[in-house]
Parts: sequence; C-alpha cells; structure tokens
Amino acid sequence: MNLPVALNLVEPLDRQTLGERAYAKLADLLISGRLAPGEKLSLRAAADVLGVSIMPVREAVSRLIADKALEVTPNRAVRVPLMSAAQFRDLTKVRIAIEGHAAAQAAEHRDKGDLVSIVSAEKAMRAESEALTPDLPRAVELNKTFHFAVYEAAHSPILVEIIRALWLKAGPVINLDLRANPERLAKGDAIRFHADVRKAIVAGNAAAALAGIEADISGAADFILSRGGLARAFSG
Amino acid sequence: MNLPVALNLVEPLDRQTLGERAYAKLADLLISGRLAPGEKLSLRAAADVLGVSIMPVREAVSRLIADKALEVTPNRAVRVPLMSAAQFRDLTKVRIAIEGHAAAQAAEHRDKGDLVSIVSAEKAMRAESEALTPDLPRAVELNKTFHFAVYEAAHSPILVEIIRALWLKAGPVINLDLRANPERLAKGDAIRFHADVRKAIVAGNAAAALAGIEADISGAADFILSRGGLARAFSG
DNA sequence: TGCCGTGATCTGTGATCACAGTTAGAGTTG
DNA sequence: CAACTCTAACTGTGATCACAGATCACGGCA
Repeated sequence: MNLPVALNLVEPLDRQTLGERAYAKLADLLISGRLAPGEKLSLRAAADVLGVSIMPVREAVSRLIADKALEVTPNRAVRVPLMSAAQFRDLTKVRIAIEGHAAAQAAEHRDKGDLVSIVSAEKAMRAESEALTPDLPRAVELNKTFHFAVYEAAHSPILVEIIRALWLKAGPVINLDLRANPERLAKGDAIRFHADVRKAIVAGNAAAALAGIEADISGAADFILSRGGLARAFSG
Repeated sequence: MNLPVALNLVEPLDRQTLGERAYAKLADLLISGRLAPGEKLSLRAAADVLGVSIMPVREAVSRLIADKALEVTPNRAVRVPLMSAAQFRDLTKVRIAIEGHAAAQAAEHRDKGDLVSIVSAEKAMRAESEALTPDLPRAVELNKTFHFAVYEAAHSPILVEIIRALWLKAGPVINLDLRANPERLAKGDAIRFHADVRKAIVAGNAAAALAGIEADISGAADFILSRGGLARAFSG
C-alpha cells in the first residue's frame, strides 16, 4: 500500500442506494405526519413522484411494512395503518416505558457534547413555539430534534433505533393531529415539559428526566384521545 | 347478503406471500443461531435453496437488514453482523430493560390462559434440559417458547414485536454459543431462573419477575463475554 | 328503479434480464 | 518459487415484463 498521503484524507463517498433514499423520504413523511392514517400509497405512483422505478420503492415500503409503519390490507393495498384507541394506548404505554428509560439513561451518561445539543435543541423549539406565527412543520421537526438529542445522550444505538421505529408508528397520529390543532402547541405544555427534561438531564437527575418525558408523551396522547380522532379509525 | 350458512364456517385462507415465508425461514435460522456472526449469505444461493427466485429473498433480506439482523458490507456482501463486546453489552442492557419490563407487566396483567402456557413451557424446557442427552436445537426452541409465553402475557403486541427484533440480533451470538458449549445448559442456571420467573408471574409479583428475567439474560451474557468469543469479531 | 354480471384498469407479487463492481483463481512473468 | 496480472464468475441493485387478484364504473336484465 504505497499511496500519496493526500488520499488518506478522502472519505469513502456514501453510496446510498436508491432504496435507502426512498426509505428515508417515506419515513420522513410518516414521522412528520404528512401521511395520514388510512391514506393509501401506490407503489407505482410513489415511484413516479420519486423519479425512480418501482424497485427502490418496493424495498422501502417492504421495510416500512416490517416496521409496521405501513400495512398491506387483505385487498393488496398499501396504506398507513389505522390505529384504534386501544392500540394507541398500548403504543403510548410502550413509548413511556422505553423513551422514559432512555431519558433516565441520558441523565446518567450524558457528556458535554450531549448537553450542548440538548440545550440548543430545547431553546430552538421554545423560540419557534412562542413565535407570533409558529411554523408548524418546523415545530414538529424541532420537537423531534429535541427528543432525539435526549435519547442520543443515553449512548445506546440500539435503544435509539427502537425509539425511531416507535416514532414511525406514532408520527402519523400525533403530528397529523398537531397540524390540524395547533392550540396544544400554543398552550405550551410541551415547552414546559421539555424544560423540565432539560433541567433534569443537566442536573443528572434520572428520575426527573423520566418523569418529564412521561408527562410530555402522556400529555400529547391524552390530548389526542380526548379529541376522539381515533374513533373514526374503525370506520375505515 | 344471503349466503348458505355453511359458508359462514370457512375462514379466509391465509395467503402468505413467498417473501413472508422466506423471511420467517431466515429469521428462524438467525434466532436459533444456525447462522453464525460473520457468515455470508448470497441472495441467489438462498433463493436456490428455498426453491424460489431471488425476489422473495430480496424482500426478506431487506427486512432483516432494516432490523439490523443482517448487514450489507461496503463491498456489497450480505452477512450476519459481527458484534463487538461493547455492542453486545449494549444489546444486553437494552434487553434487560425491555424484557424485564415486559415480564413485570406480565406479572400484573396475566390471565388464566397465559399462566397455562407459561407453566407448560417452563415444564417442557426443564424436562428437555434435564434429560440424559438433551437435544440442543430443541432446547433452544423451548427456551424461546418460554420467554415469549411470558412476554405475550404482558398483552402488548408492540412490546412483543420489539423483543422479537432484539432476539433476532442476539440469537446468532447466544444460541450459536449454546450449541458449541452445552455445559451452561447442563449447569441449570437458566432452568432455575425460569422457575423463579414462573413463580413470580403466578404470584403476580412484578419486581421478582423482572429480577428473574434480568438474572437469566445477564447470566447468559456474562457466560458469552467470559468465553471471549466476541473478541474475534474485530478481526473480520 | 334496483341488482348483478362484465370488462378495463388499477393493485402488489414474482421472475427475468442488465449492469457495475468485487472477488478469487488460474496463468504468466520475474 | 513467489508475486503479479488478468479474466471469469460471482455480488447486490435497478429496470422491465408478466400475472393473478381487486376495484369500480358501465350496461343490461328483472
């Protein structure tokens, strides 16, 4: 191996397959709630929009189906799963258990870099949601950024991956609702809980971090359930 | 809808796609440790063995890659991921947190049917591992049956699905090792912890159930780590 | 007017082909 | 005899074609 030293600097360019890019695109649509529960998704139509053949879309969709972020109906149609209130409650319970655990771990294992990204993410989201005319899609994105800044601080790649899969399921329900009803954002519950979580993690208080995440998740879930938006899930 | 009553008895025949069957087959190979870490897997070869074209295999493999139960190397080869000791420790910690939580939930929410399947699964595994010449593949299968009988008793489909994904990652490491070193099975640690878990769940004691699962998982993990079988993971 | 067959058009699934990149081994050269 | 080169056989990825089944609207029968 006799190479010019300059070549040691080049990093292998990331050859992302089209399938991966299609997956990232669709996953983003789901997590941010731009694909509503019950909405159908045609492979060929999606391939058309993305400007590729249906092969990469097939791979992406089959992965999302494996994650249960999409489902194929008995009639061979791919759609965003409809969620009953019971299923949503189960999902919420699991999210509280796992994301709460991750927040507690974060409080114990965070390093200086974690604190920087958590603090700045919390500040960015508060600024956006207290603005006169909040940009909802941006607020949704910043909410995600804050939460994952926390979870990353647990330093457990496997845990983060599991939570990402949970958000894939919860995103269509929660963020679609947030888009339709921005009043909860204005009410500022989430902002308050986020501040609690930030303080707890800075202080290294695992129990408080867990409690803050639990309050944030169950607050949003109660809001959704109280609106009864899931009832119509049965009709489809 | 005026149908002959006899037609009310027919249940919709389950049209499993070839891709699903291929996935189930490969997942079973992984979970039972018959595919060793580092082992390569050719799409065409697998398709040949399964007697189908590569398309169903592609779908199955892409799902397993999404689960991180398989990985594709930079050189475009699919293989069972090698796991460093640090990764294995992370996986073990997450398994203890989540499977322990599931066991605690099981102790609180189990119904009569759950108790029946848990007790019989525990009995079956004890019988097999105390036999004069234990059938290792069968013991591995019975171990899985017992654990999932417990987790199912939590009545949380989402939780069970997450644990299944964790087993997909842990299977190749743990069960491959068990096949190579049956002495741990003979030692009877697992059997003892299983009995603890069974008693705790029957008694509705969540804390004890959690402790039993934790002991079972960390016992097996310590055994693997002590053997240093993961060190060579770096060489590949 | 109400119902049922029917065909065009959509769906996902599977097979096959094409391609670029990698690997391994045979053959050659020093 | 060792090392290098080149080729042939592989790898996964993507596109295209073929097909069975589902949907829906149109038209004819009762």
